Amino acid sequence: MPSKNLIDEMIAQAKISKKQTDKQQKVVDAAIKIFAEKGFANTSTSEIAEEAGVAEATIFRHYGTKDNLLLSITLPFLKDLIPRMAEELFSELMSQSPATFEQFIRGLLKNRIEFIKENKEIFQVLVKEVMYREEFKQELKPLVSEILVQHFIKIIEEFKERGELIEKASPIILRMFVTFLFGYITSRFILLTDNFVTDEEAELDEVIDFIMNGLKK
Amino acid sequence: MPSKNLIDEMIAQAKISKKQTDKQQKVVDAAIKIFAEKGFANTSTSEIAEEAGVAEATIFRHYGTKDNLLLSITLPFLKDLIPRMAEELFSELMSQSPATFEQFIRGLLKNRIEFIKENKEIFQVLVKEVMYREEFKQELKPLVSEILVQHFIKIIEEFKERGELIEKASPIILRMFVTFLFGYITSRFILLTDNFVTDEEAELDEVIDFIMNGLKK
Amino acid sequence: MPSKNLIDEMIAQAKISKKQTDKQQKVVDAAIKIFAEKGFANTSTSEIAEEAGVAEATIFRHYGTKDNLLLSITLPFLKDLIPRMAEELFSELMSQSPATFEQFIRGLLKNRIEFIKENKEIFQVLVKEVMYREEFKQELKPLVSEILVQHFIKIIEEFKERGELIEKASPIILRMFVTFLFGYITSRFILLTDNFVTDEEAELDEVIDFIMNGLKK
Amino acid sequence: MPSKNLIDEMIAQAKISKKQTDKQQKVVDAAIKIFAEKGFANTSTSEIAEEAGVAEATIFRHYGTKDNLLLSITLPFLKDLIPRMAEELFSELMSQSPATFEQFIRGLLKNRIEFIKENKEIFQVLVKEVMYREEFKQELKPLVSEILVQHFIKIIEEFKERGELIEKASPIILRMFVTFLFGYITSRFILLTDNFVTDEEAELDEVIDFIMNGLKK
DNA sequence: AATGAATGAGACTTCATTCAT
DNA sequence: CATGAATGAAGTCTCATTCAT
Repeated sequence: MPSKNLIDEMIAQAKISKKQTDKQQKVVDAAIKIFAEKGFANTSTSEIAEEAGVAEATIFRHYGTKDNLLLSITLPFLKDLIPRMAEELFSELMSQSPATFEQFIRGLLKNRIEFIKENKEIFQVLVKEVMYREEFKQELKPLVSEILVQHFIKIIEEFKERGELIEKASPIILRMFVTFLFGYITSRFILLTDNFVTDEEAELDEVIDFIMNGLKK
Repeated sequence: MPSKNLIDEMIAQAKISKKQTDKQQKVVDAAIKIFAEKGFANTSTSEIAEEAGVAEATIFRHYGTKDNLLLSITLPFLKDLIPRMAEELFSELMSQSPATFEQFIRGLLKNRIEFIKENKEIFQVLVKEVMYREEFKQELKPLVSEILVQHFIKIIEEFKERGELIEKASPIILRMFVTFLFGYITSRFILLTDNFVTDEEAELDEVIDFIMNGLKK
Repeated sequence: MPSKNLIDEMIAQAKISKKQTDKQQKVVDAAIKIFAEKGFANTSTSEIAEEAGVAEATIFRHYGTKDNLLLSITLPFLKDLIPRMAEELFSELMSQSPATFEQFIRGLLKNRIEFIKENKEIFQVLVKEVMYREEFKQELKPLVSEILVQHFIKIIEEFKERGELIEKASPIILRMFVTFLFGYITSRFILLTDNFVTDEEAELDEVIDFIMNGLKK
Repeated sequence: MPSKNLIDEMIAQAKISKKQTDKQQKVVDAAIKIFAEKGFANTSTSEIAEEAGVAEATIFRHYGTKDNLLLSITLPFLKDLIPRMAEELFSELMSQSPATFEQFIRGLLKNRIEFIKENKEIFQVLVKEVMYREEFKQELKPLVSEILVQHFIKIIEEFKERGELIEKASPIILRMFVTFLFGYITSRFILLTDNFVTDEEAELDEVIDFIMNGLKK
């Protein structure tokens, strides 16, 4: 299962298209780190420059504006890498033809949690900025509706046919599922910075059990 | 079930203790509105002053610093009103001795969703700033652990004894429940500003069904 | 020898002319204290109000402007009390018909040092502000030239006639004398706040000896 | 006898250590000029910027705070240049092995008065701020006690041995001498801005005569 | 490509002063 | 007389951005 670090991918991609320089890379690293920690608006370009060991002017030489630096960091993520990886992920997950919906979720979660762990910082930047920037929401919408919804609905339908899932409208099933996932991920990776989960496998069991069976005896 | 608007409560309380002036109230109103919309860091005091129809100096006369304005808006909320209302809520919910856990959740959700709807803006300010301010996290911790956890565990235990809930460690049950609720509320009131829920009762049924029975057939 | 505290005099005088109120007095006291300590420009009216236990507006009710408060404190001092006391002093000193110039200086110094000690704060305010305010210099000039010079020259001439003083132009004698006195007083009461002089009489002996005989063997 | 202008020295020194820019120099010049005239607290940074022909932000780029600008102007003076020049001065004065104490004083005064004349403004800034800033007093103390006292006591002792000075405790001799000098310099260069001394040599004669012989016939 | 210097715009904040009560 | 509230003007300082080298 490919869970390459997104920043590595970005570097790779950038190297092809734009010949990212050494200093440029340092700027991006520094920016992600500080944006994740303190948020975009609370971070000054001079701070980024210092953390990167670079002159402030260098940032503007490459990115023009501070806003554009943020977009240069986040947009490829949203527009390019996430969709591509989503495609890969789903085709991979389904090509293994998981026997049960539970197995499918387990594969999905394992993969995604690993992925988020590795890209925790850029992920934090994204989540935080989505709250303030209408543009990000707009960018996110098609991503969610086209990739996520599209694929998931198909999968849900398949498992419904197999008789594994309740007989409800697929969008409702999807929404409950996604809502829980969203709550799980944000509370774990955005709100609670300290890693409180020790046994990842046991945790996964509990999560899956809740999603599948709820809380009733 | 009392779901008084918090800002009204704040005004009431302030009138007793500190004789809030007319202009002061306008400042608070304007600040909440703009902070909620654009976030604390992206809002200038001159903007608040203009929106409030007040001189910028007036803000500082009453609140000293911009930071203190934020705290004056949010801290009473966290320290005072939320705990008090939580107490009221739980005692009320349990005094009605709900027949089933489902009934209990339904009462809780109805009450809280109404409450959040009415205080949407200040709620948004809180959630957004919790992400950036360690102080807020610190303020929130006892609130969550002492009020929420304490009460919930008791209730969960009671319904476990009645045989309505699965035989799992109560903290795990609580965590799954809260995680979903958190995801539900943030996605509904922070992320998606547009009200997409039309039939609140039907929505509630789906949510409860998911929490109780999960997705398995 | 009358060495009444100047502020007492001011109060007395004010009570006659302007019916100084209780609060007004508190303002003046506070202002003198803080001006002496931190200087006029570094003191805010709110600070004075707080120290005086009075509303800021009260200051302006009585003094109109901050500048005027300073002048109300200092000008009577310069225009009224100092001249009057100088007159008294000189007539008193000479009426005792001191046998020698040394005795005269001793009387003068004893009297003045006591006076300054008692009015240290207002004295500090004056000295500090003379540096920044041309108006004060202008106010001081006639005081110095008319009162001080006038009297002193007469006295110097008298003692020259008695053969006690060197045969130099009186203005030169005066200038040397005053220069030393000025240096002595400022260094003792403005620059070095901590009272380092323990034996006032012995100190006086040294000072007089220097003025009279210099440093040569 | 080297009586180089201190500001020139500062520039020279700065050029070696910190590459002072053209604009930076203009800021310093303007600041010294206005601080000397109106005092630190009565001078705004915008005023300095205008006088220097520089954007206000430029001041802060180089000096961070207004306070730091003052310190950057004055501290090198106190910590560095004055001590060094004092050393030079004393070694020079004594290497010429002045025949008499009078000759020594004459050399000293000539040198110092020239020095102060050339650095009148920065000198005024220093004297004015010493009154308000405890830090400055603290900075000045070792300067005075280690350089001035140390050297002077030695010299006084030497001339006492030669039988030229009265048989008094050297610290007392020193204090009288310094007190007069302090009075002389402050009254001449701080209080009375208009140059009233026309014949510098004749003036010097009078001063020395007073110090040596006092006022007695 | 990289940077040190410079800056306009605007941020937060202070302050002396006015006014209605 | 006294004051709490309010404010215009100005102050210090920050920041994203430009430019010459």
